[in-house]
Amino acid sequence: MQLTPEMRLTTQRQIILEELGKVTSHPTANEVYDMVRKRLPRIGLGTVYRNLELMSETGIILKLEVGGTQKRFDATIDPHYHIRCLSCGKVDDIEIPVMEDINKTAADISKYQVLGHHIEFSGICSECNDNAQAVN
Amino acid sequence: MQLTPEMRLTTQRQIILEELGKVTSHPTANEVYDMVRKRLPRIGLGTVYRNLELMSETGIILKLEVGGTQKRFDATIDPHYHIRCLSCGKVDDIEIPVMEDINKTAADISKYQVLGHHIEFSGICSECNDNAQAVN
DNA sequence: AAGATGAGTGGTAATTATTACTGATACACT
DNA sequence: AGTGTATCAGTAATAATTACCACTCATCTT
Repeated sequence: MQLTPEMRLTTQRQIILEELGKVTSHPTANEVYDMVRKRLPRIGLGTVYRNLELMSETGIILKLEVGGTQKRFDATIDPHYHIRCLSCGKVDDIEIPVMEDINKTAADISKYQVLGHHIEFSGICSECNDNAQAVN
Repeated sequence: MQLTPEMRLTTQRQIILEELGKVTSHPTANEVYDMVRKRLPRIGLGTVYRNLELMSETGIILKLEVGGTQKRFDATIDPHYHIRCLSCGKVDDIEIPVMEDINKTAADISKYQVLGHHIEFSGICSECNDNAQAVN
């Protein structure tokens, strides 16, 4: 979004960015759409997708390709890891120190040009755990 | 597939399993379908999906929820990490020692019941790198 | 200020991956 | 052989995402 000077900071982009910045929940495109629609009721879902994609390409937000069926987006771009609830699907940050060195390790043993890595933990979040208890 | 005794080892399941075992390429459901179809031309895509899902639930194969748009499947079930080519999308194993201990670390600092983790490296595979060179 | 240019938008259609449904098979057990 | 049920092939339906297109609106040019 800052890469090409022709790229405009439209109202839609500004609000998408603001709303994404308000939450720490790694919303899906549809969830961002719902959030943004409260302020811009006529915005199109395609606009949200297009701009989330664009912003992630230019690096001002993060696109999370975690498990589950939907992509998720994150306004926090400094490297960090995630944990996903296998029951409800939500994704939280997890404060494990980032291992910068394993990229080099990976580069040494593979034929790939290694560009990055991501760790995704999986488990059951406390809410889902509580719900499961309640049923028993 | 060995969990419930009612579950039959049909020809379809046997061949899906055999074909998946032959490759190390983490094929998508569609790729498995193509492989299997050479031996069982009349098999349905739904059957492939159904059985891959089933086998991953019972733990005899692994379902990889890596980046990209498709799920991938792996006959190697012992824990290991993966690297994905950002250019062509293929997924390879990467021989980095599995860190059993970080699950505990994660459990300590999060409210989740941590069940596992997966590391996905991303980069450019040697083939794509070569192709890029050729263009320049 | 008016017109041209082109990025961006909203609405909708199309695509892709996956799942669900359905009637037909085929095995297992009597 | 007859019945019950798992599984199948084929197809329809769903979900997420992307593509398309006519129109809007900044920005630039005269």
